[in-house]
Amino acid sequence: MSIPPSAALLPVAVDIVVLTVRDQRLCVLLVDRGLPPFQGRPALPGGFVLADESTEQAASRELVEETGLRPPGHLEQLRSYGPVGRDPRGPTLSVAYLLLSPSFEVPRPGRDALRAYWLDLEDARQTDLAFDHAQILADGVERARAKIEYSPLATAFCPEEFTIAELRKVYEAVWGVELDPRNFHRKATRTPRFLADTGRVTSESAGRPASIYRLHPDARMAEAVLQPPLLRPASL
Amino acid sequence: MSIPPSAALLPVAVDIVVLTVRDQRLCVLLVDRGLPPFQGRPALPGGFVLADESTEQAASRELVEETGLRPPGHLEQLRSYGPVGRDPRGPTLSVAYLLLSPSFEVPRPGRDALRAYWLDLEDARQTDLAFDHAQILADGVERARAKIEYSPLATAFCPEEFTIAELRKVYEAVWGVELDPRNFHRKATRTPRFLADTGRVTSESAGRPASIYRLHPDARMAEAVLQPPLLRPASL
DNA sequence: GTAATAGTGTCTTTCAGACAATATCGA
DNA sequence: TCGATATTGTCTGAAAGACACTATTAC
Repeated sequence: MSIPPSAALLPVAVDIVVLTVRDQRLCVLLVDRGLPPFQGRPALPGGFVLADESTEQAASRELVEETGLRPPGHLEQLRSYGPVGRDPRGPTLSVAYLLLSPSFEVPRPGRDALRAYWLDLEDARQTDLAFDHAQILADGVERARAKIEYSPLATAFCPEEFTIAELRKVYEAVWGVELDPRNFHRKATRTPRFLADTGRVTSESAGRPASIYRLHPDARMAEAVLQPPLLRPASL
Repeated sequence: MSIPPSAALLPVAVDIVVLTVRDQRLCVLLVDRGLPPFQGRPALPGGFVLADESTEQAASRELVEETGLRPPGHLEQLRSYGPVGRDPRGPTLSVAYLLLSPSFEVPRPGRDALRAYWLDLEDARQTDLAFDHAQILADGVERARAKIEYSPLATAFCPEEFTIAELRKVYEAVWGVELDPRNFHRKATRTPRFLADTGRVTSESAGRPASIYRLHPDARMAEAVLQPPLLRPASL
């Protein structure tokens, strides 16, 4: 009972698509590579899985090592890429993860990374990313766009407590659309098991104070619970 | 420029969830394993990726070798599993694929497989599958259930040409519900770019002959195009 | 008071679901 | 003719989108 010798032994990498919303724009966490291949080129944070390590552990470890960010949100596997033709060093399988994060944290470059920074998604799409990271990024963004429709995952971009307007701006940034504040308010607050009203209100706002909400205690981040969902406008 | 020596070198497996609809029931393709580990136990078809081979190629190859079925439908990656704690031989990463197939083909066991057979999903869920294949199967079924809502993928279970009633029975089998034939007919035929009427009708039916449809030429199997989608009843 | 933002109500259209009614076959 | 299945139509309720309107703050 052993693994057949014909089986290929492959290095396994993890790459993490970390998204956040800053200044009402969707941004991705990138690093400039300190080592070849693609030295100096921007890339998704990531690295190789070590012996006796899970891919989730590798993703968390690499994220801390390269960017100083400790995954605060929900880490979700996207899919795997490769192993053929994606790394000039030879066949490598990459397992990609998606992390949606509030934007408190300022990345600081660590080991193997010259720089670590948030980049506007529009700019990132113009950038020539290392490896097949442009494809991985596109898949991650599409997953995030689809998932906030029918899961409470949009709250992962917000701090613990937030207003309906803040939540709406998350949806607007991720989908790249403008939403009617009045209709959004109705849908968000009337969707069962999505939001919980703290009973408190904001103070520093320009107009009428907004009620402060948090994620409903019955909402489980990962699963699909929004019924009815908050659907993207058909224009997308 | 070389892969760091600390990187683990892992055997990479592929496992394929092949689903079909037989006798109005959702069935999965299983093999009884001819070799340890889990010798004699039912499992998803699959095997190890060889050198210089893509995981898609490995999936197709293993499917033919173990079951004699040549993928006719749409092969789609589910996600990866492992590498920790899923194979008694040691760390192994598995990339799982989903294939939706019409049920023409009769599997015949080949290399490493004692038997290859379609098993009713309900029975498969009672079965003690090898490795983590119960989880992979559950994920594959859930992906199929979700995907036929907003993609034309349900037609992958049908022959080239089919009637609305046949398509409805696919939805009923995959979702495990009964659908109103009249409402389903209206939704299926009025969804743009989903079905194309061949202009011909069935002859051997019991009642009024049914129009024969095929997938609309503009429909791309993989992408989400059904607008509006064919939603699952809320009871699910 | 005005400007600004929060939140509610109302109307129209679309669509899902229930189900009546009609159409077209075999026997 | 009847039984069976296909297909169309009609009604009702839910919800989305547009948007008038009210509420509550800072100034």
